[in-house]
Amino acid sequence: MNEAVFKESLSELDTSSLVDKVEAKLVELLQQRKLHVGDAIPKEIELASLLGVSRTVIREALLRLRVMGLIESKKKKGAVITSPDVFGILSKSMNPHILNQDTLREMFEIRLVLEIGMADFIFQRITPEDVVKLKEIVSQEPPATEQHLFNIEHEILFHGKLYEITGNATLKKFQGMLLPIFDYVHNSGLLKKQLQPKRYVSHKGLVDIIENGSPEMFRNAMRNHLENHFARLFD
Amino acid sequence: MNEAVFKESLSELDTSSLVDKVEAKLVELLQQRKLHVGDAIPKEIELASLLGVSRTVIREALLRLRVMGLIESKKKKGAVITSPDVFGILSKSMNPHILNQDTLREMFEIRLVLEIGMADFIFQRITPEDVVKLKEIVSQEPPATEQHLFNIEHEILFHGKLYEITGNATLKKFQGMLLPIFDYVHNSGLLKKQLQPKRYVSHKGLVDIIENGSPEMFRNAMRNHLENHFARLFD
DNA sequence: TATGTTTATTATGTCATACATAAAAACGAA
DNA sequence: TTCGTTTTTATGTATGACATAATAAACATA
Repeated sequence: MNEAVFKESLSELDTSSLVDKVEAKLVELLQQRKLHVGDAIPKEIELASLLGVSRTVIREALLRLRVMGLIESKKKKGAVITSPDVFGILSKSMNPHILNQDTLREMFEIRLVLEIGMADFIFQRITPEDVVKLKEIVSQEPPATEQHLFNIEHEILFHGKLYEITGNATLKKFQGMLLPIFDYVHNSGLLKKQLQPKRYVSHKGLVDIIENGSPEMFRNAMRNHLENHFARLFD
Repeated sequence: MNEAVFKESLSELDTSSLVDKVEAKLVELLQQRKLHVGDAIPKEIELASLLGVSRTVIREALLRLRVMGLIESKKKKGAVITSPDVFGILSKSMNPHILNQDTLREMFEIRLVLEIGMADFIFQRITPEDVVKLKEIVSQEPPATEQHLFNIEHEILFHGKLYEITGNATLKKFQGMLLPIFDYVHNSGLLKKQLQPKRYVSHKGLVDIIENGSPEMFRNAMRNHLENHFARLFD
């Protein structure tokens, strides 16, 4: 039974599916820098005959790469390598209604971690223009009412600017991804209600520290600023 | 020309491809909580006839969901809803050889942000057993040599434990994803060489602070502990 | 020559069908 | 009942065909 033997020895290497192998092969090519951003990869049919599998398999492998953001395929031009937008990919599955509650809370927590931890990058890379912009944002802060302790849009504007100042585009994208989560968790009944919501260090206070203080001071101030959120997690 | 009119009015709704629509439809179902984790979704053929498209389209849509981590499909059991492992999805495309250098550096920076910012969660959730474990890890720290300022495995062990202590599984997964990046950036010529590498606050020092100090102290100590990395970024 | 329009080409997108494969379920014998 | 075998079933793979959209080529017109 030559055929049987052949199949057996083949399946030894072959725990994974055909598509897995093709995908791995293509990723391998990317990793070896044989292909660069903007390069076009062979047509589906060429790849199929090249790798000895059906076009179906090729298409599925390419699709995976596409979902992962490694390639983009245009109608006639074929597929081209793209530099993956690491977090852009995530935004699709980063839907509050899909994630489970534990994950949602954890994402909420990660936002707090980031804003406290990014102090050094703010101080290292802030420009005079940034300071001006921050002050402008603070000056336009709407007054807090009884119902709404703070205005969501304004919160996003201020804190988003801080992320921007870090000069870390990936971090900024990450924040953009966390925004809907944060909003959802904040408004849903997922966390305990805060007993007596209070404002601690204000946005203006944070800006003052950025101007005259140190990363250490900023971390502590930001921790204080976020106290309401921490309280809802810890109390 | 009834047919032409029909096609035209159809294409008004139809800027996206068939697969796009099916994908959106399925995601919508997930979001509406019509489907829950563990639920099985209809078979491919059923979906095909249900939505009036070919099995090919259904398969591609399902594949997208699978790559996004929203479903898992078993051989006979069909596909079942899974709570997406948010960062697990990323790990594939999170390959140092694929990402561009700016992104790599930014991921490197995010790790620093996280470890400084997570102090409060460590202090809030640490257990006596964690302290014992930390001390055990520190006690087994290999001595620093001339060539290697620190042992990578041991670094991962210690810092990984810290992530674990935060009780934030998502954060821990995130770290796992950052590890290869960090290693790569650290060893490649991407960053400046540090002129005179020095050890500042040691692992033991961090543990002491965890036992007797405060989150504020820990943040500053961790910032100091990571000084070598910061120096390579900022100097 | 330059420019706008039509036609042909090409590679991906979609469909249909058939078969392979693996896992579950049904079945049967001890 | 329990173990091993067969059947069923849904996904995985292969193949061939046509649709569609973007490009390129050809053409016509000023």
